[in-house]
Amino acid sequence: MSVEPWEPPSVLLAVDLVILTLRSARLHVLLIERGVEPYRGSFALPGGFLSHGDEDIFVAARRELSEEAGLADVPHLEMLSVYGEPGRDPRGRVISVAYLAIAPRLPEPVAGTDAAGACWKPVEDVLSSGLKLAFDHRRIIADGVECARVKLEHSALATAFCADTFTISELQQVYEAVWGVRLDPRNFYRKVQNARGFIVPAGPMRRTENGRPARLFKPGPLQVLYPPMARSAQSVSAPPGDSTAQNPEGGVLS
Amino acid sequence: MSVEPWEPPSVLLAVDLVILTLRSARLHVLLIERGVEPYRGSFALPGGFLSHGDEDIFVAARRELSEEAGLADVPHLEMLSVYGEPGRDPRGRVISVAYLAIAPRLPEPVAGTDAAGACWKPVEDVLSSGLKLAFDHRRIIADGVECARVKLEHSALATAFCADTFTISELQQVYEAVWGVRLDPRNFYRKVQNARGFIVPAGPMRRTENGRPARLFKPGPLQVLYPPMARSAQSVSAPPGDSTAQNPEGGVLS
DNA sequence: CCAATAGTGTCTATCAGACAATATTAC
DNA sequence: GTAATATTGTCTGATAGACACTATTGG
Repeated sequence: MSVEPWEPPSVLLAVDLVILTLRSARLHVLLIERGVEPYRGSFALPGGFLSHGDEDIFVAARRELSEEAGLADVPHLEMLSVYGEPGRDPRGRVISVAYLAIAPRLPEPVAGTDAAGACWKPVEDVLSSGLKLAFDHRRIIADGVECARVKLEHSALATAFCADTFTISELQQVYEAVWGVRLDPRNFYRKVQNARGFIVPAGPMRRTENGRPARLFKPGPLQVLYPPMARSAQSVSAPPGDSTAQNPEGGVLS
Repeated sequence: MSVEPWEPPSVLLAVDLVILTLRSARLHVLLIERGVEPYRGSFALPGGFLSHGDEDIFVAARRELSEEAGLADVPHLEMLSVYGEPGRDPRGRVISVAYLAIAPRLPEPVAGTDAAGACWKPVEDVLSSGLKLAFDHRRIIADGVECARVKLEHSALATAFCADTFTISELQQVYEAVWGVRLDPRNFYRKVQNARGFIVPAGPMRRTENGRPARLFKPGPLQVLYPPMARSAQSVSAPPGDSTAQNPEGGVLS
């Protein structure tokens, strides 16, 4: 036993952002090409260290969202998990708090600001391909995507992917893209309508594109879907890169 | 703009444990009466700082589980969330990673080891009463309990509350205690049996207590319950202290 | 007219909850 | 026998998914 007063070790605290959006009916994540070591040339999640010792973590997440991604505001931002494995950052002991952000569809490729090399990448490509990713960011992205998939079932998160107003088929595209399945439009229509409070009509306006104009809706007050939107069924074409066991655990049966 | 090289701020990293178990058919959490400042005399979650700068967080959680709670092993230990609000610890900027642990029923009140003042407290009392809790630990406990409630629906977590083998009615008591509801034993019996792989028979043994002896079961390979155990129905007495929005977000309807 | 999408109605297998009935122990 | 719990069976209302059908636009 040492008699010297023991000092607890200190660590560096970082924030990383998994920002998801829909582009061309596919799920995308915002990545930044690193211009400095370590991992220069690799892609990484937007993020960084606390700006000062008193900065709140959530505030830091919003700051990075603005600085690195050029997004002043997003409809959804929540803590995802923490990554603190000792060897994950060659610069030292860095604990990273990951946040999941959802951006509405089709925000333009981001420009100006600090977000120079920022670009949207299809999640499918990022998770499956050999695209070089810095640190443990592939794992963080996988966790973020799985979190979004689960939350789509039980919460009104899907509306965060949509613009202020949206049609039911646009909402369906969110589910189809994030889950990687095809859903029956008629049953989907009935289901979201029966979850009263999930979406509410947004004015008598309609919109046109190809067929009969659709009613417009906006998010309602309902945040928790009960019963949930069942993700089980009609997988028309098994999408590649769907290996998303979020826990180090066993199989799914039924 | 300063030309001096900027140094990111460093923080102290702590681990806190929400250890839940069942005692007398009620949900309990393990608390420790603090003997030192700050918050001397208040109850707090077992936990502490990293022992050294290279310690893995999960390893630290297991170390604290052993040192402070006297539990060498638990059937379930997973990260819960992170708490890093600047003012949460008067000693400085402390980031705490909270873990949720589930202990099997009736581990004796813990003794020896470091776990001197450790004791099991009913969660209901802890969350509702004026029991003095250190730091933001009441909030952490509430988040942990809510996490357990949700996980009981969709995963095989309930078996972690039970001994190596258990009867179906013991498993039912877990659900009833954690959710604060009464369930129909006959429908519960059918439901867990139909979720094949959730629990499997453990030998032809039986056990006795009051009525007809019950079959013994042990946890099966199934980890994800689909369909989930619906928590909706027969709430006998609404359990207090259920305000657990871990993010600054909206309400629950339906 | 046709193509395409929006929206409604209907059928059926399945399931959750209510609850009767039977089985097996202790007393 | 009674009391108590375990286990099985049955009924009924609700629901998810399949899918026919109508509505409304553009061309």
